[in-house]
Formats: sequence, structure tokens, C-alpha cells
Amino acid sequence: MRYGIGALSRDTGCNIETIRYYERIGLLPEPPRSAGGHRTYAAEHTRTLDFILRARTMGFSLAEIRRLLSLSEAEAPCDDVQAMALTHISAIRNRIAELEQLAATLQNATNRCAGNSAPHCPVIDTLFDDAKSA
Amino acid sequence: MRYGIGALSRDTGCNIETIRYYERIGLLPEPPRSAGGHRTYAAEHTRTLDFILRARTMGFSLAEIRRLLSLSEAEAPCDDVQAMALTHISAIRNRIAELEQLAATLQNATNRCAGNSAPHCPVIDTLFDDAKSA
DNA sequence: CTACAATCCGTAGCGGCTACGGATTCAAGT
DNA sequence: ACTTGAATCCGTAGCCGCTACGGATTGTAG
Repeated sequence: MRYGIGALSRDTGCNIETIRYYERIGLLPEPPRSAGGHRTYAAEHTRTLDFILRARTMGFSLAEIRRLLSLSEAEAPCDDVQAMALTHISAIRNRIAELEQLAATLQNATNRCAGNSAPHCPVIDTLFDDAKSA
Repeated sequence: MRYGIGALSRDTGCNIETIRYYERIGLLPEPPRSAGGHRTYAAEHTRTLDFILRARTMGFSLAEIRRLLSLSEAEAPCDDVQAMALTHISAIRNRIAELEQLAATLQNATNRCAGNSAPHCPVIDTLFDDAKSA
């Protein structure tokens, strides 16, 4: 029925310190305490924490998750949530494009120094001299 | 010949505070000072700072850049640099794969709520219920 | 009732900056 | 030479999302 922070941590895979952190910043509701002051959680908390963790792996910031959580309690959140998700998707796609550009540039440079032990390194040159980076 | 931190900032596009920060953590060499204590830079510093900034846009951490800088002064750095670059490339590719998975999952969820103003939101559901996320 | 595990809390650190603010110092104009 | 206003000085603290530390208390099984 009720369990401690250790059990919640094991169930969700979330670090104990992180659970307390989420509570401190108001993401996770404050659970009731035992007589001695220990936090006592129930299924509700596990559910919310799982939500937070999944949203994190989706790349949402804690501020965004805060909004998602409050939207999840609202009447008709679908439009708002969809808007957030779409914004997020385009941010992700932009990031992917940047990273692909990066990988290509680096790959290009490393190709030029493959099997080469010479003192003059193409990768270093790429970093020193912008002209070669394309 | 010699110029102040403001000029270096303008030349490189790097924030003044960031320049001082890089000096503080030992990335950028300490420049000579004027009689009154102002930093006086020369082309050498601009070159190094450009290197750092380009390495940053390549996604190298400051710790990695520190290594790259010291390698750039070594005799035959090519092998070591290439190893770092290859490691970095594979990290980037992994990150891209993660992001693509993310975008796909989110896209999937948003598609299911497109044009839908109903109170029951598929994106929220995806976050609450792992089973639907695939 | 004794051990020993679990949990408590506050504080400080990480990376990579960015911002603030009061005290200088510099460069240009007169 | 002197004044003014911009530039720079420095230290400190804040941002995010945790993570680690450590000494004091509680909880629980034998």
C-alpha cells in the first residue's frame, strides 16, 4: 500500500536524491510522512514519477514537464499538449541536422588523416582553420 | 598589434565573460597586462580562442578541448587526435539515433491527436503509459 | 532490545557559461 | 593637461538537472 523512498526508487529506477529534488522543485507532490518523518508513497506517486521520467527521456525540460503535468489534469489539454510536442519535435529535428553536419565535418577531417602518423594533423587544422571545415 | 578584451570579443564573437572564464580555467593563456591591469591580447590569442570556439561548435567538451590544445602543440598528435575525433563521431551518431527515436515517438503520438480537441490526449497517454510509446 | 539498514536534511559540487555591480583605467576631445 | 564617458577590472552568485557527502535520526528483522 504505502512504501518508502527506497522502494519508489527501485520501482522507477530513479535516484533517491533525484526524487527528493523533484519534490523540492515542486514537480512531484509532497507525500504524507510517517510518524518519524519518512516519506510514504503510494501508486499515484509512482505513476507521476514514471510520467516525469518518460517525459525526460523524450527530452522535455523540467519546466516543460511541469506544464505537461498541469495540462494532464486539465479538461481539454490536447491542443496545448500537441503544440508543445510539435515545437519539441522541430527542436529535435533541428538538433539532429546540426549533429549530422558536425559528424560529417569530423568524418571528413578524420578521413584525411586515416593511417597517418604525420605531425601535421588534418583534424587540428580543421579546428584552426575554418576554411577547410566544409 | 595589441588589443583589449573587447576587441577580442568582437573579433571572435565570444562573450567577454566567457573569455575571462576560459582564462580562469586555464584554456586560454593569460595575456600580458597593461600598466593599469587590463589584458592585452595579440593574434595568437585570437587564433587559440577561435580554435576553442570551433571545437565547441563541434561538440567537444572543454576538457576535450584542453586535450586537443595540448595535442596541437605536440610533435605527432595525429593518431591521438584521430582517436578522439572518432570517439566523438560515434557519440554524435548515437545521439542522433536517440533523437530520431524520440522524434518518431512524439510524431506518432501527435499524429494520433491531430485536429482533436478531446479531453483525452494521446501524447499525455504516451507519457503515462509506456506500452503505447512504440 | 539490539543491530543495522533506510531515510532524514542541508549544503556544495559538476559543466559551461551569464549576469551583476562597484571600482578602476583607458582613449578621445577640448 | 584635464575631463568625460566607455571599457575593463574582479569577485560572487545564479542558471539547469542533477549527484554526492555526511552526521543524525528512524524503521525493521531477529
